[in-house]
Amino acid sequence: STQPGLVPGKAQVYLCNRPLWLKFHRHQTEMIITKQGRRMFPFLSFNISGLDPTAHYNIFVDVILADPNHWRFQGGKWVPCGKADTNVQGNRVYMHPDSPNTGAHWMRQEISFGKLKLTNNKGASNNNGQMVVLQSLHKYQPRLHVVEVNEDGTEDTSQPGRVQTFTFPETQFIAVTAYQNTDITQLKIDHNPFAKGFRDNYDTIY
Amino acid sequence: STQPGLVPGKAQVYLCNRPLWLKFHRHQTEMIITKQGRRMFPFLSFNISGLDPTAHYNIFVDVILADPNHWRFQGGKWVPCGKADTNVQGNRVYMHPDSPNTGAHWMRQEISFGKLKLTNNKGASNNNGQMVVLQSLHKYQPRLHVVEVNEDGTEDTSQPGRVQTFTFPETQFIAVTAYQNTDITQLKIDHNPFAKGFRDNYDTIY
DNA sequence: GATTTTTGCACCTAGGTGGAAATT
DNA sequence: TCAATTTCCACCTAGGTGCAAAAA
Repeated sequence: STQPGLVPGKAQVYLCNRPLWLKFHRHQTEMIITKQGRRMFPFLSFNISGLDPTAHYNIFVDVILADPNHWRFQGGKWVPCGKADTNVQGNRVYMHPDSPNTGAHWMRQEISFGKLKLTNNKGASNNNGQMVVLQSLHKYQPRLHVVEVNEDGTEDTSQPGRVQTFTFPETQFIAVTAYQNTDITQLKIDHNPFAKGFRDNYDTIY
Repeated sequence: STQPGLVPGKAQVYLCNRPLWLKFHRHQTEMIITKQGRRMFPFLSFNISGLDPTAHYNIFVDVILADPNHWRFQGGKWVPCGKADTNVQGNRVYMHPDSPNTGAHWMRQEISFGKLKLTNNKGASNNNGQMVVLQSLHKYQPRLHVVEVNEDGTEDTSQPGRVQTFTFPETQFIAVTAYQNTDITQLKIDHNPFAKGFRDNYDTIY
């Protein structure tokens, strides 16, 4: 914790698959939302350093509105179209399943949110907190939160500086019920192993 | 916690799939062990009551030798055959992945050990504690342990009565690298969904 | 009519079965 | 030769994809 250049108590976070996120971001990332919940692809995954190895932390992701607009895909482009629906509804927080845990645990390996699911079903908030409820055709920004907690896992809000929030603009996305931009569809097919069956050259290379 | 007939501080544990365990037990249950690890079938699953909802507990299974014999299947029967190999080696404890957690959590739903794996690979002890290392042709007895812990998850051995152990004789089994008793094989095929392909009437009923 | 959402589907990934043959 | 173990396999379960048609 006394490495040169590091502020004590200040965590460093790196987005693991940033090059892939950037490929999508160039075309305006879209994420499918469904009633039963759909995983993100790419999914959020981080490396973290600068924690106190013996302290305890909760680590979670939330998803907030990235701008005040309702969006529509028209003429091959995303264009703002009226105000965002800001009626608050449903859970938008996903606690990492390893929480709470020690700084040593969180720094040992990649912190991956591959099982986080996005839904448009407002009644899905109770599903073990595995679902984040979003509205279609709105733009969202995921955030990572690192919260130092007491040894019993409870939060101590009286002490300042125990909550750190990290935002990666390249992870912004528009929630959709069906892909709009065919460039995005092709990137999903090319990189998501579960979509391998849709690759043009599938029979050529396997 | 003031239900009639219940001793305060004393947990009650029920084996969930006891009728199935008994079907196997009548024929002397066998469990396959492999290098990469094999799940148990049936697997251990419990309902628990009588915990303090707000106290914290670790819940884990261990597997101990059920008798001092080496066993062999001869003439259609299991017969003792020399002494058990008692050289201590490898991990025989499987902590439930939800540990540590509150009494309320443990009592809310079935506590299932479906992902516990059995292996004969002594070097497999380090695999995230997911593997229990056993010796082939020895008879074993799984046990359930409920340990009240401090709020930070550490054990307090100075206080008595914070460890409770439960043993269900119908869950005894002999570890094997290949099934010996065809009655056991047939019970596995009939009841394990992953073995459905081996059912005689598979094409008739699907 | 046009847009958005839902449903059923073929096609994958990922991994748990016992059988049979090969190995020890 | 015999007993025990390992390896490879076809066949499942379980569930994550985008597509196309249907529904809203």
